[in-house]
Amino acid sequence: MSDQSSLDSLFHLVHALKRQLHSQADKLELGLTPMHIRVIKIIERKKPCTALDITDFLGRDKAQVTRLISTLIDNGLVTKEPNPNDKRSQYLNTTAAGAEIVEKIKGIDAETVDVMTRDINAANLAEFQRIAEIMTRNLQANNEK
Amino acid sequence: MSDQSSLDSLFHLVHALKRQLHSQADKLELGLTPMHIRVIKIIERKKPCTALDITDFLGRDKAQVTRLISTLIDNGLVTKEPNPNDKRSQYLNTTAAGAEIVEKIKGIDAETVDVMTRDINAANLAEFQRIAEIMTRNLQANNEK
DNA sequence: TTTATTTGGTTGATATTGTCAACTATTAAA
DNA sequence: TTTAATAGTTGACAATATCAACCAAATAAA
Repeated sequence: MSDQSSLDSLFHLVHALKRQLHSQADKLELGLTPMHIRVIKIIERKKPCTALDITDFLGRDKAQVTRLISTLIDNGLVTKEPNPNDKRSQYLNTTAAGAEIVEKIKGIDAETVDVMTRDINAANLAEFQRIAEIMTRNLQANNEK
Repeated sequence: MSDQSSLDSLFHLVHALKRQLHSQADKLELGLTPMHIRVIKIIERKKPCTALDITDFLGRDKAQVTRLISTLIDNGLVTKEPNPNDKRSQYLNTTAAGAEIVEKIKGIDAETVDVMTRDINAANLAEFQRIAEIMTRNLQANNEK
């Protein structure tokens, strides 16, 4: 299979999704970017959470993650405490304000998924997700060699 | 449907794809970025092509497209001639060197699609593409209101 | 037809995302 | 115990993206 149009479809989806995330972030009116939102969600989900957990989940550079975390801390949404198991590392937690915002984000996320998956039934959506995951693995395997 | 994991799957795919495109661009060793590659492909495909055709297809800001085109011209891959139908506009064409590079790109693209869609049969891939297009339309409709 | 508006494109400024390299401090391995 | 690996930070910078202001040409409205 070497059909250019499958790539184009995906590019268009990526771009539409990016815009959606950006307008989601604007809706919060907190000066947060889509990546900040992803990070605070991860912290809330797996707290206590280290910076490494985030770089692993996102597959991003540590430098970027450090900076994202530090703005969340500056905004009083996240705290950083010593990690008792490793003095190089810190545990990240959401503050009360942060947790509140994550709740709001969950609502907005659900809206996005609702909008995006309108007229797509659960079976098709599951299939889409399954294929997306295979593609991701295929690309990752290729990038690593 | 309000499943966070469908978004995460898509984010991961986006990121893996971005890296793939970047390494594709590096492989060409021409100092071109993934977006330059997308633009020259569009020009080759629908030449003669105006800047507006490109902004429409990509859904990007005119400013970005202007700059992408101008580096392609600086690199001798694309030419700009007056558009006989509209003096505000110019026709873009690939040069011989540009056309050659587009051929090379086609080969590399085909590889990417091959890698990405490994172990995914044609029917599943078509289904994936169909759903991606529905999602894109859903998001675009939402962004416009 | 003259004015007003829209359109195609350019330029400047700036935000977001992302990576690389160099570095510190701590931990683990030889 | 010297060495190497790991967690995180900082600086520099590339790639992508948008907004606003602007020019010149084209279209619509008066």
